Amino acid sequence: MEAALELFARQGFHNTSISQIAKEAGISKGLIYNYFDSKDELLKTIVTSAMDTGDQILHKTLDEGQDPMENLGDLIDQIFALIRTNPRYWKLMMSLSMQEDIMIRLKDEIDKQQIKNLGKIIDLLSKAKVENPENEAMLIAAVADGILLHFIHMGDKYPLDTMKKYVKSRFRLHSTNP
Amino acid sequence: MEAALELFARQGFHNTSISQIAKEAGISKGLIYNYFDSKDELLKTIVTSAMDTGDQILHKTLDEGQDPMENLGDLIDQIFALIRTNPRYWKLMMSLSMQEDIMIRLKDEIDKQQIKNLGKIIDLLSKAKVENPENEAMLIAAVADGILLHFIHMGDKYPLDTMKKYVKSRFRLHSTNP
Amino acid sequence: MEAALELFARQGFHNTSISQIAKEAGISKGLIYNYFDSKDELLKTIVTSAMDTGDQILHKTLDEGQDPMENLGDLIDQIFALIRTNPRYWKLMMSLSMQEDIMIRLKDEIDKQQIKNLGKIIDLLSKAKVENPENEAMLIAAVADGILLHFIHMGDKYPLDTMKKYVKSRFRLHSTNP
Amino acid sequence: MEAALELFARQGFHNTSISQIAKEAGISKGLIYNYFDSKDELLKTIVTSAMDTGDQILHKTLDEGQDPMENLGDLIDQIFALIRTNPRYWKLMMSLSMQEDIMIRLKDEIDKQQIKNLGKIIDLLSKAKVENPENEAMLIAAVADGILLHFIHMGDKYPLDTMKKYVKSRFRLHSTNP
DNA sequence: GATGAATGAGTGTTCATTCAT
DNA sequence: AATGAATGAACACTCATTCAT
Repeated sequence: MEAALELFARQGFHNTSISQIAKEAGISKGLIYNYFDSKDELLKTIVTSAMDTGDQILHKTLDEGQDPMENLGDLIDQIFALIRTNPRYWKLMMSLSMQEDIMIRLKDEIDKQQIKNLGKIIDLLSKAKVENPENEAMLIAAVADGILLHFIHMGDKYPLDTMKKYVKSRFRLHSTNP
Repeated sequence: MEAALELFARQGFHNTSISQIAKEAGISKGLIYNYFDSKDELLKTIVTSAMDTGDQILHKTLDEGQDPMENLGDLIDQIFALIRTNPRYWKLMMSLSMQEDIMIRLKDEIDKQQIKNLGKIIDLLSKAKVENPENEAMLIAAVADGILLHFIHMGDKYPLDTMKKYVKSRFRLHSTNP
Repeated sequence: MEAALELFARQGFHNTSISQIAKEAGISKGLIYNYFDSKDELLKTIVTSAMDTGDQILHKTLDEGQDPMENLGDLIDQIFALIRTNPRYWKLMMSLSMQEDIMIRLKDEIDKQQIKNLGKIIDLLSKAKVENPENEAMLIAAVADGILLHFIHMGDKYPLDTMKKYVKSRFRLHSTNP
Repeated sequence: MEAALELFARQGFHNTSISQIAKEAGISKGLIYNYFDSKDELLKTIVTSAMDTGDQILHKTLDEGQDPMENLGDLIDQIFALIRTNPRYWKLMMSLSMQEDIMIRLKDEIDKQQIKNLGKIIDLLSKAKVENPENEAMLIAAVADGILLHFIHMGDKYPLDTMKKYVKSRFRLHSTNP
């Protein structure tokens, strides 16, 4: 799964062969099929397992009875941390999200998660009495995904930390751990 | 080119076969090779020709001695118009930008254009004496790309016009043609 | 036919396309099919017409009531002259003679000619009371084809004239025009 | 390799498809590519491996301090034996030697071998104080290749043994194993 | 658990041939 | 007479998948 994630992210799903994955992982082609029924299932497993991990991390720190804007600041922190931690996964997700044929099989789960995240932000913004919480939430989501996109594209040349600070100041967000 | 753009955007480049393109276009496989030397060249022609068109439209209305923030407002309008006009092209561009092997051949041209666009925004923000024009420009670019991403993903369910108005009010931008 | 002969000889029949021939001849692909029903028929026409020409030249000077060994000497001269005059044609013939699928359609005519030529040589040798005229004739034919082969292979680097003289002295042949 | 040699010799390289080879060999197309990177590489392997075999056989019996004309007689014997043993290979070689595009990749190795063989004959003829050893050597080479050509063309109808004996008597050659 | 030889459907591409103009 | 756009079968090659070992 490590090797496959690496290669899928770098070369795309359709442009990565099982042989390459086997070589990268240092095992035989056949062995892959002992663990995954197909290349598709391998992809699905990678995506869902990474999604679960992200989900857990994201929602761990948010359940407290805190100031909603601080909560939102923490959420932004978590998102940036996730991006920085596992850029290959996000690159893969972005790449996959463009391919309808692949997404059909994963779309539901991914959509569910995105709606959940957006709902969470709307909720926090409402509690903080922000005007137009839906629009503001979609704007924040767009900013996050836009920055993710640029970071994926440019790699370490992108000033991720600077942008994080700038976004937080621009949207008046403060986190618990500054 | 129409058929290829449609399919590349929907299914990805590597996952679209020449046969499919020919069928979609209602011609034979062989005929495609009368016009394009290879699948790669077909892609390149699609991308560069669409890029040129976009480039022309984008920079047409910006050369006047106007208020810079109005200019920026117009630029945002143009970007949203482009997105709405040719969503398939933008979907393809997004998809391609994830695939390193493809991008190598196109990267330079695309990068050049993006840098030019970002430079234009920084320029306008500087003239308008906005603080941190670089950061603000990158934020605006992230917002634009994030919205594009969500629009691509959701299609007509995405409230593109609402978001355009919200972004412009949020970033205090006014356009010539309101 | 000129262009086709040139290209067939240089690149082989199967490796030469109708497009190439048309370009070399400075005409359109379609026009070729006004004159020849197929690529195969074009080949056949080239081969048989060149064969006829060679046949006429070869048997023109042999019908006189001369000394048979002088006749044979003249024949050898003619053969060497033919080789030198149209090496591309001979290269093509050699190349074709290796390909059974092509030869099936031409084999009969070519075989007929070769048998006729061999018969002529046997006839002359018999008249000259040479021992083993059949074997000697086949040896002479082998020498001629062997030299042709080497000339084709090496081109002008091959000492064709020197070999002609050497062969004639070695086989005690004298020609009318020394 | 067996199947490919058979078909290449019979039909020519360009006119033999991988599918045909696979069918002839009783395996699948794909499997061929487990062993050879390309059709070209398959050809190259066939040619060079057969060339090596021939080379070994040819030069095995010649290193002794024998009468040079007997050595030459033995060499002729070996050549005829090789021709008889593997006619398909020689047919292929002849066919290939006509195709410039193919030969470019193999020419050097084949030329090297031919020059080596010719040099060997010149050497032996010089030692035997034959006049014009270069011309005589080229004549012998032409005879050998001419006979090979006819044998290839006619197959078992060609009186190979008779010709061998005739050539040897005609060129005053005697071998160790008569 | 682990291998890799083997398969065959599918890919991008070529090319002889046709035909409306 | 002459063109070249159009076709489709065939080609070299790839790759997900299977399975005997």
